[in-house]
Amino acid sequence: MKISDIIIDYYYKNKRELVWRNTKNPYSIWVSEIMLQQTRVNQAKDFFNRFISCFPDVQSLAEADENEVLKLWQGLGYYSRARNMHLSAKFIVNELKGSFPNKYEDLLKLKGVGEYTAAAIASISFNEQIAAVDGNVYRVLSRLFDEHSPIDTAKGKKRFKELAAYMIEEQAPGDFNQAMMEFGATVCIPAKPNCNQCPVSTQCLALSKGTVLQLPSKKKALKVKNRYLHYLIIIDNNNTFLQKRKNNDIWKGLYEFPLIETQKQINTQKLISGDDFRKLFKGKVHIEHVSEEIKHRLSHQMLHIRFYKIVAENFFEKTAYTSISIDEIEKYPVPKVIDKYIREGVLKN
DNA sequence: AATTCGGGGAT
DNA sequence: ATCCCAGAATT
Repeated sequence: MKISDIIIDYYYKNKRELVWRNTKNPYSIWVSEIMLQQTRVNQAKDFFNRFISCFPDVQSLAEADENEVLKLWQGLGYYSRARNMHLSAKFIVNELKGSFPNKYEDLLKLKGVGEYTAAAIASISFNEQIAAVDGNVYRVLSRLFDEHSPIDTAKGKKRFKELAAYMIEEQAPGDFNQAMMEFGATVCIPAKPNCNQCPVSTQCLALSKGTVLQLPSKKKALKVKNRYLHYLIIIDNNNTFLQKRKNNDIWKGLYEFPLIETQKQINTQKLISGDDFRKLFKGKVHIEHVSEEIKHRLSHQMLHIRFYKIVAENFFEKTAYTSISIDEIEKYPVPKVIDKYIREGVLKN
């Protein structure tokens, strides 16, 4: 029996029940695949259900307001996924007259859809024979074939794409792709792989050579930068101030309180005597409360965040920010760390 | 080719 | 603490 047949067979017998596996509707598959980019199945589940019930088809998504879309994405991370999906939905409705792209090459043209996602949608929804190679598949293939090409280089990626194309099953490409990923997510996992219950362990070259835990191989390690964010929660009767993040930086499109960012750790005295702070206020400023420093870790950044609750009497640069009523803040998409802080009740007292 | 985009869970 | 996740876009 071929390895691919065994893995597909194992998939049919052991697969998890996931709602997006009950459909081949390309819109639903698209939403699920975008959400699952760099995101675990368990984290995406609830977001998928909420998103689909709010935007059941590509038309409803195309007609939505961007803030609405981002609000549904709030907490899931990588917000460009939501913005690009919104753009692509409008493209499909307005330029393609609502007909969803139905092959790999056309799916690739959608913003936010790369080689992996195009292959996943094409194979699952349209039965196209093309391998979807994600992080799970890199790991499975590298171990099965004891292939040490680094997965974070163009050459290595090409090598694994070849291996996957070699293995893919003609009759059920969507099932093959999902079977490989499911296998990588549940059996051939990074640490402590379940080689004892693996249905293809006897054919796994890495297992026989003892290299399982060294694979997949990677070239570079990521380094983390420190950033120091000071958020000013301005209390102006029942209002406060927000701004929308616009630069190509974290959280683009989301809202935040007026921000002062510093290069180093800095205490409150130093902050309020600095230029960035003083140009926002005139005269003496009363700070009601300063939060502890909150450490919020992203993939490439360690954020050190402090919130300052300030009564607005002397707040000067009001026009640079959006004034909103405190009650309506929950309508705005905000970063997880800000949402969490708000929920602790700072604005209510 | 290298960097950047979140957040959560496992180890 | 470190890794890595059904990756893609930008530089």
